[in-house]
Amino acid sequence: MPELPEVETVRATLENEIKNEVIVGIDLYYSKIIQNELEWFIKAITNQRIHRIDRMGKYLILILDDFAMIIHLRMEGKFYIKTNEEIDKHEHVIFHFGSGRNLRYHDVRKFGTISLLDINTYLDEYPLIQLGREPKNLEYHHFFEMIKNRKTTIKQILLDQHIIAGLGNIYVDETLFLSRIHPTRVASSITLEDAKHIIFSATQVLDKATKLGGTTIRSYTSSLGVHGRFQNELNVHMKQGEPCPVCQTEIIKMKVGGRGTYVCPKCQH
DNA sequence: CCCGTGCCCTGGCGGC
DNA sequence: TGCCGCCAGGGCACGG
Repeated sequence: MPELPEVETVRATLENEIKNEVIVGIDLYYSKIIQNELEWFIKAITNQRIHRIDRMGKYLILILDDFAMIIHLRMEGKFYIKTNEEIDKHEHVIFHFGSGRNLRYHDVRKFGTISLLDINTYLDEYPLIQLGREPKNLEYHHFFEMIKNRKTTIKQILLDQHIIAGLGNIYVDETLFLSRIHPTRVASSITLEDAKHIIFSATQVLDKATKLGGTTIRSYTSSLGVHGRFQNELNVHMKQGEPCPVCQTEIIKMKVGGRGTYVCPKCQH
């Protein structure tokens, strides 16, 4: 599942590959991906130039002449750049460029979303308006204030993009391992010092994973042919039955808030 | 406001 | 071998 490091890797590659391309046409094979009214979307996007690719949390943002295209890859969304190759059954949206190349949105689960918003107001509209800050920009006192009365688990808090943006299932597990905090801890039991450790660890994990091009595992292979290397750095995620790298205790897998969760039962409290 | 549940989807896997 | 049923999971709608 693409989280902040994987989305950032896609952003950087797209910036390199499709900046200044002009969208001259679009083919829709599964139109539920598009959140706007379809006729309007097709008309609006035609002849728009791609000026820049931004990212906020797990959202990709294509900056066009008059619009911002907001893309969420959800579980398995990925992009490919092709020319005349056959259409794959999982390619749902194809943007044709003036150069003859095309950008293809590929998504086995069909969970991803694409929406087109006015370039002048997109930051003040759904979905970006309600997005929390990324760990590196989130002051830990502020984080502490947001969660100190919450009755849900710390894992669910860290997955909540309204509170903190960019973490998904993999990096939450890794963040909590580094913080030595158990994922089932009730948020209201997190101390100011714990909050400081969590924000620090989350920042470290995301920075390191981004430098390595993200994590490439079975459930999220790669986009644009880019393979990440952070899977070699994972401490607990997908490591059930293996020894904890700190204390050698066996890593266990459990369910927290319906999510598969990996934890060292000795290190994390 | 807060929290839990179900939904969207389909490839892959366990069970028989 | 083949089929069935279930699971994964980000984010939202909905109900209590």
